[in-house]
Amino acid sequence: MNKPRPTGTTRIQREKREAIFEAALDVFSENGLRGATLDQIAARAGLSKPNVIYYFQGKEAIYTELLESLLDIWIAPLIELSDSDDPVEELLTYVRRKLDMSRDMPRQSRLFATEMIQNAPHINDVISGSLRDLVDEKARLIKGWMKAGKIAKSDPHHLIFSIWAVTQHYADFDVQVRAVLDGNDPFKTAPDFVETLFRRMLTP
Amino acid sequence: MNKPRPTGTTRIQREKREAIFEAALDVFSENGLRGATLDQIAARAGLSKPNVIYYFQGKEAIYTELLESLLDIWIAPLIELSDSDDPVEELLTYVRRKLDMSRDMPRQSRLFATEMIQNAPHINDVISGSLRDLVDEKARLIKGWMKAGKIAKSDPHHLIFSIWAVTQHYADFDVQVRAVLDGNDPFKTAPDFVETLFRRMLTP
DNA sequence: GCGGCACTTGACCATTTGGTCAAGAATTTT
DNA sequence: AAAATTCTTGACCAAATGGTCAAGTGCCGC
Repeated sequence: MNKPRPTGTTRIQREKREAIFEAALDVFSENGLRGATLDQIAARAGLSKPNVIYYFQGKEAIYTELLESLLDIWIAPLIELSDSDDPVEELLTYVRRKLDMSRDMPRQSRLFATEMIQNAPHINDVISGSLRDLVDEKARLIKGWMKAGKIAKSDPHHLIFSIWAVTQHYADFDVQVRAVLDGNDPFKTAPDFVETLFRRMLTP
Repeated sequence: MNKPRPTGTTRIQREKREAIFEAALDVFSENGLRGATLDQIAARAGLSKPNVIYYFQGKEAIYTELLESLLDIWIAPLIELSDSDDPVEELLTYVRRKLDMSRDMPRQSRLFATEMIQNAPHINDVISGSLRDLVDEKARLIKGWMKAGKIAKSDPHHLIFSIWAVTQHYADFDVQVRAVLDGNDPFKTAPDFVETLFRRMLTP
């Protein structure tokens, strides 16, 4: 076998692997792992099928590496949620950032959504490991704000779920949203609504 | 060709088609149309592959007929949303019903979610046709309540989206929700939270 | 500018998959 | 109970698909 060693990463390797990731994000986010084919990925990346296999172990390897490389970016906004004098604004900033991500990274949102719907077999350990720890930590932070009377009381975990749900809905269900809104850009009116929703929920 | 005529539907035809639908709901909701195989469906239905093809034109036909047969049930709660002396309670009843559906029909929720993520190629006409009309009608109803000062003002379309998002999240992202909640049953605590969220949003 | 190494791919292969078909097994009709 | 019809499936097929491999092509340091 003639695989590139992990040590010496050449320019071409970086470029081609990036092109494959980009193409794979397109294809996997639309069809899931099983529904996607190497030919599709190769075609969109502008490479031959054997060439794709030259850079990755196989289809599944592309998928798992892609998922992992996107995870950090995906949960970054939650990591940045931190203590603040104005918890309502701190949380609303998180909400806004998540909504921005739905607008700017819909493929990533759909990729994770598909993985979740299929019971997250490839990131199960992350979800019930570091992600759960992260959410627990932030839930404690939020709980503290509630006990200090700085925001209205509710279940912090479900609060986080609802933020995820509402914001990601605009990426994952984009077709439906646009069809119902009859061509009006959802992201013109969504920020106001979402801010109102969570401001009313959070203001003590 | 030897297909059953649409006229005389026999007992066996009803039973077997039902078994195939049931199996297909399992398989399609987990893998989407492309990711599912006839063998999987046949196996779960306890039939041979040719026997499955005997009752349906093919894989795609099972999928589209299944989608269509579920659409009515899926939007029924929204249809039932109607004028009321207490619009807040009327809307909260809708929210509760949607949450119940996520608990009791997660496969249907995931099936539609997967179809949406993949740009809804099979129900595009419905979404931008009768569904849009239905949502528009209900949005006008809600708008009326707002103008009458019976509920707080906001964008009715986005209000409906947020109800869909929050409630369906518990079906579509079930693994994640359960992982984060560390085994605690989401549907024990979700109803309270969701009711609080939308009560605060709606109460004038 | 040349030797070695990284990169590329046409041809090929095994498996999976959607679907067919003819012949036989059940069931219903008469 | 015989005839007619519906139902069932083992064997099969063509296309799609994940992946291999040997033979090249081209890039890069010397």
